[in-house]
Amino acid sequence: MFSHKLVPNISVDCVIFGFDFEKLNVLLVDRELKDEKTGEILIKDYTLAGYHIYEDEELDAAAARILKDLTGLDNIFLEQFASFGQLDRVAGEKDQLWLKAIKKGFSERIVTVGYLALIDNTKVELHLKDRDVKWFPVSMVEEMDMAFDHKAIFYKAMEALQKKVKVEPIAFELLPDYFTLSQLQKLYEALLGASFDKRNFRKKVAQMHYVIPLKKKQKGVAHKPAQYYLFSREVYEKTRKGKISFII
Amino acid sequence: MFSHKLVPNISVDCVIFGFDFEKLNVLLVDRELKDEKTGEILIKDYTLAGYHIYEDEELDAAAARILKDLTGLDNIFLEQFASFGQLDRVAGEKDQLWLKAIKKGFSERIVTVGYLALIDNTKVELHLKDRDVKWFPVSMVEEMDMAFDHKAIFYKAMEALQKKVKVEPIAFELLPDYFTLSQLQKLYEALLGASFDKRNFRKKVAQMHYVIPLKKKQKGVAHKPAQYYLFSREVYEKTRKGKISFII
DNA sequence: GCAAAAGTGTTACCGGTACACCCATGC
DNA sequence: GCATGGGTGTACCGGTAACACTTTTGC
Repeated sequence: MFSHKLVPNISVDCVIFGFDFEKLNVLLVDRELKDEKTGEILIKDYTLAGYHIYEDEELDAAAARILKDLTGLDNIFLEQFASFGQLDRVAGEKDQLWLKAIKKGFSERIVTVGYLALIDNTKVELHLKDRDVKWFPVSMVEEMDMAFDHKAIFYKAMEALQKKVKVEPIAFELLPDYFTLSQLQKLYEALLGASFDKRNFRKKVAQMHYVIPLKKKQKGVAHKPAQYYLFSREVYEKTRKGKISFII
Repeated sequence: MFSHKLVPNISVDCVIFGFDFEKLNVLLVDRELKDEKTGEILIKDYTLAGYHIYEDEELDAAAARILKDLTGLDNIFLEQFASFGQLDRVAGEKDQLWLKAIKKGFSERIVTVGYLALIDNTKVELHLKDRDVKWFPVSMVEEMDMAFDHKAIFYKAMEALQKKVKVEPIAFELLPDYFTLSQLQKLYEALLGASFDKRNFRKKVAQMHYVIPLKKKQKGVAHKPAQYYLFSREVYEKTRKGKISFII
């Protein structure tokens, strides 16, 4: 399908978010380099999920490919949020060592297109075992050692996500098809780093006619079982408010 | 300063907006190609302001350079809004002809980073004379013939601008340092394609403590002279509302 | 029966919206 | 003095914010 000739100076990087009903997580890939002879560990840190694009591959397709490779998942929310081309983004000592070691002949000036991916955590757990890829709470990223400018890319992604979630119904991408209102509330709280009043939150949701209650209820929980809800994109598109205003 | 070696497959394109107190305009560059012998016009259309980046040039710097070349202006609001890498974005018949004619050896797969530029129209008029560059009302773009995927880029820029203006005080970038409230209102109306009630608009602005009335008044107008106002970014940064909420 | 989370209503306040007339200036 | 846009106040409504108790289930 692809030419399998990589573009040496253009890549995509995916910042993949997941929600475990408690906190927001990000999927990171181990990067490890050992000395060929001594076995000494030269590099041990984390990277975002990313790779160069193929010559005859669309940007979006490249991001989807990377996501599929890593998680086995298709049809994921995936959206460009920014591009990064700082001259020194690949200039770190470790990063230079790495680029030399992998011997792919990549350029020293690589522009990368950042993608935001939102995935339903419950769907992906199985696929990850034994891969050098793991979920980390977003709060932990600060103290982690990361490759290239991936920490900066991550922060930009967080920012973009927080902006977007206030204004578009993308939070649902992080939840399973059926979810409870408490889960939805916890998700918004995790995303925005705020906390909301339960009753007011529910009143607000009640006005979103595209969040639809189901007959189904929770089972096997040691408390009053919660009602399940469903997000209908179709209803959303039809009823989205055309309100034109500004809040600055 | 620069290596003057261009990166053959990475460019930036600036969508430059201006406001003439009546409507929103965009700055476009003439593209014309004549047959060397017959003088026949082979291509005649418009492009965004864009060019390839230099090998040792930051993306932001490249955008600023292009803007400076075209308008003579420095210190302009300039922000990335999206990147474009469709395989066929340079594949049009005219575009291929053009690329061949200019003989720069650019790649057939060019990824371009789109920048939004907002400029104060009153400052730029002088610099443009006799250049192959002109303001066009944004409403006119639809029916114009544009190079590459520049029409699509323009629409994305419009979208990004409209989203951003609702939520950040960037409209002021399109106005002179001193402006009247009617000018500000006209601008918001032009940007959002809506119309607002004058009194309500003014009440809203009155709550923005970073829009500060000056002693100065209009002069020489055939009606009650308007008060001038000033946008203070400093006050904005200090008083920006930390309100955490969402409207979807 | 107790622990744990689900679910529910009222009041007070504030911001948004709708709406019409007088004012200062140039010509 | 007239044409032109500048500038102002009030009443109603709807949305947001604050707040506490009852319900259903598993163990």
